[in-house]
Order: sequence, then C-alpha cells, then structure tokens
Amino acid sequence: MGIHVYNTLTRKEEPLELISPGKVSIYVCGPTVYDDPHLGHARPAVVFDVITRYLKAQGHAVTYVRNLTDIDDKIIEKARQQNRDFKTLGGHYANRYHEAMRRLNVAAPDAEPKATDHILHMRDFISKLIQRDHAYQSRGNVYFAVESFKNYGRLSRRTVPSISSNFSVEQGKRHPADFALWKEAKPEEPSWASPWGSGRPGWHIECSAMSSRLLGENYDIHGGGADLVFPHHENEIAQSESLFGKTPANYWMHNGLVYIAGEKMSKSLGNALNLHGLLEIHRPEALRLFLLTKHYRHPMEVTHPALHEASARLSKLYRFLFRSAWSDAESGELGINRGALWTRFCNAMGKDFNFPMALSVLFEGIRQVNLVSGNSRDAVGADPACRAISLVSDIFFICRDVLGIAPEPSMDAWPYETETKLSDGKLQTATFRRAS
RNA sequence: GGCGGCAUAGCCAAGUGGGAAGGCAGUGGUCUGCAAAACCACUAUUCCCCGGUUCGAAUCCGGGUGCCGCCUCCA
Repeated sequence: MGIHVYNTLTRKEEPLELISPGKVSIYVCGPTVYDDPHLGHARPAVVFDVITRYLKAQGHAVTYVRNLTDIDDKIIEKARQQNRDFKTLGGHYANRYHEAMRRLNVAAPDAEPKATDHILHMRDFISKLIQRDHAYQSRGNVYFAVESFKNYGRLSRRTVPSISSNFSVEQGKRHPADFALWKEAKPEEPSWASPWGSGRPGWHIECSAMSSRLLGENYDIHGGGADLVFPHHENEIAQSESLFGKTPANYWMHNGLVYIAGEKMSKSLGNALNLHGLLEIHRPEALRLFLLTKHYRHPMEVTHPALHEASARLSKLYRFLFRSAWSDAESGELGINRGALWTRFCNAMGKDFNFPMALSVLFEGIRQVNLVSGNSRDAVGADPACRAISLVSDIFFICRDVLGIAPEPSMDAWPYETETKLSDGKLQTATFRRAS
C-alpha cells in the first residue's frame, strides 16, 4: 500500500521511499520540560503515535525517537525562582508529561533521549563544525556561521538577508543570523566543561547530535510542530547537513498548531489548556479522537462543542464496539486477514495520513454493520454475510491497533448516560482552566 | 515589510477537473411495553466574492475580501 507524505522541505506530497525498505526511522521533537503539558503538546504526540502505529500495522519495523529538552533558559529561570535544582524540576515535569502520555495511550517511543545525557555528543558535534569552519568561537560562546551553509533557509523558504533584517546585532556574532551552538555559562547557572569554557548547549544542537547518534546521519522522517520550522528545524538542518553533507531527514512533517479563541495555544500567551485538567473531564480517547478530526497539517481550533462532539463520536464508536464484542468472541479468530474496509482505510491513510477521511471510512463501516445487525445483540455473529464479520474485524483492528482507541478490558458496557451528564455540567467550569 | 496557511450545511470537517465523504446537533419515521441504541428519510442545485480557462471547476488561472501563522521562546 503506497503512502504519500507531504514534505515541508519540498512543499509537495511525495511517495514515501524508505532508506531501508521495511524499516522506518522517525525523529520527533518532544517538549521542553519546564511546565505541565498542554493540549498543544498532545497533538504531535497523538499524531505521530497514530502514524507509527499505522506504519507498524503495515508491517514496517519502526524506530521512533522523541526527545526531551531538559536544559534551557526557561527551565533554569523557573528552577532559580523556585530555588530548586534544574534537574529536579525537569524530572518532575518529564514525569507529568509521561503521565499525560500514558493516560492518552500514546505509546512510549523506542528512545527518548534527554539533552543533558548527550552533552558529550553535542560538544563533539560542535568541535567538528568549528574544524570545518561552519562555526566559530567568540569568547565563551560558539556560533554557527549561517553564511557557511549554502542551503540555509531552504526549509522555511527564507533568505539569509531577509532573516537578518529581523535580528538584532549581537556582540561577538559575525552575522546577525548566526545562532548559538554553545552558550557561555553565567554565574550560578548549570554548566558543563568544554573546550570553549564552561557553558551549556544551544537548543538546536541537541536534535542534530541525538538524531545522528540514535538514527544515523540520514533517517526517514523528522516531525514536529509547525512552529518549529524556523528557526529550530532550519538550524538543525544547517548543523547536520554541514557536518554530514546530506539532509538529516528525507521527509519533514509538521503538524498544525492548536488554537483557542482564534489564538495560538501557548504558555507565553497564557491560554494553554492543561492536559491533566482536560483529562479530568474528558475521556482520553475522546481527546485522541478530537485531535484526529482534522488533517494533521492544518491548524485546529479547540472549542467546547468540538470537545463535546468528540465525546459523542466516541460514544457511538464504543457502543458499537461493545455491541460487537459478543459476536467477535463467538466468531472465533478474527483479525488475521484484513478486509475491504481496511483497504479503504489504508487508501485514506496513504494520502498524507488523512485522518478525517480514514475516520469517515470507519464510521461508514459501523453504519453498514449496524444496518445488517439491526437490534439484535448477536445478529452480526449470526449473520451469514461474511462481509459484516470482516467489517467488524477491520473496525476492531483499526480502533485498537492504529487509532489507539479501545475500551479498557475491565469495562463491559459503555456508560453513555454518565458521559452525557459530564458534557453538560462540568465542561463549562473545568475545561478551560488555565494551565498553571 | 518578507514568507506561508485558511475560507465547504446550524456546527465540526473531508474532497484539488466529471457523483458535495464522515461526524455532531435538529425534524419526521421504523423498531421497542416506554425509553435508549440502531436504521431510514429530510437538512449545501452548491463550496467567501468577481472575472477567466474548459464540453465540464469547490477543485486550475487572475484579481479582490476576510481571518490566521512564522519571521523572538514555542508542539
């Protein structure tokens, strides 16, 4: 089954051609752990979770790396304010992130490198860039020389002069658009020894160092939020390509951002919905479903009705799943051979992972099965039409193994009445609580 | 200023040359002891506006309007 992927690098949808057939290597930018995760963090996590699950369902061996940025200005500042060790603070919020991911049924990545565990590799990376004249030392800082890399600006479609006009000239920089690879330590800041004095790495270098370390100099897919295109991914490409002579990732995938009341959701705007808060009032599967209602590349707006609708859709899905479970058990081995619905689902997923289209296939299938099963509990199992059996089997597989949306084994019915009450009552007060 | 995105029913949202998916909400019906669930029917002669190309456009081209993002930390 062919898969086409929209590549930010070329601004085109391209057939996914793997470096090594049957194997997919993916690197996705994870969060900076200085606060609780918000809904915006859940989007790339869920999107790439479903993508990797799908690739696995297609029979690919997937190596999925998602990093954790555990040293940066905001972490240092917050640790200072709270008079805590930056490691302790980062560890706390990493746990909070993991807890939210676990509740959302986001599968753990194969590797989750932390920046502070790879300082050595970053120093090594920077040294090599200096040796090749792509970087230079200025006092205790090291900067990447943007003009040394001819493709700079390719990903974000910018030119060095156009970028430069927006940068203030900093002391010690040769060019206004040059960016820091290594930052000289200020007093009382966490720091590591280096050939350039004690300091800490710049943000972008961690992804170059860790991705090359874990996935090699050239891997298949790099993902992240659309707001990372510039400067983060642009700089990452500059670093990696300068050193290895090729783009680190063949496909650059960027998920659209989550908006609320017309504004981008972000900590700095103070409008972020705390994931833990949301999870108190919405089933995690409803949140997953919500995040899949729009194509991953487009920006999406979060509203009360939209969240409510996701719950309603989940109810419809779960009612179906519970109703069909009996016949599934009775009909013996299901889920080995995939049927026509799976094919249609794959057709949708092959179009740059068109989740809404794929979900429409799912719900259409549900209606078809409901149509033949009528009101009887076990009509599906009893129905001589193998087609319905095949549909049910495919729907089960898709929900559980690809979408990551399945009822807990302990549940034996879907308490939809509870869900209805929830939607009316607690939403208003609890949903849009601001993240702390 | 530079670069980019979006505009489809009451709402959410697919569809990028030839049948306007799917979901939510609503109305009517079937079923049911009543409900619920489920199903059926109805709900966009038309896809922001104007022009063009074409036998044919939501879809391509030109122009316009509106909203938004990136260019500083950001998923």
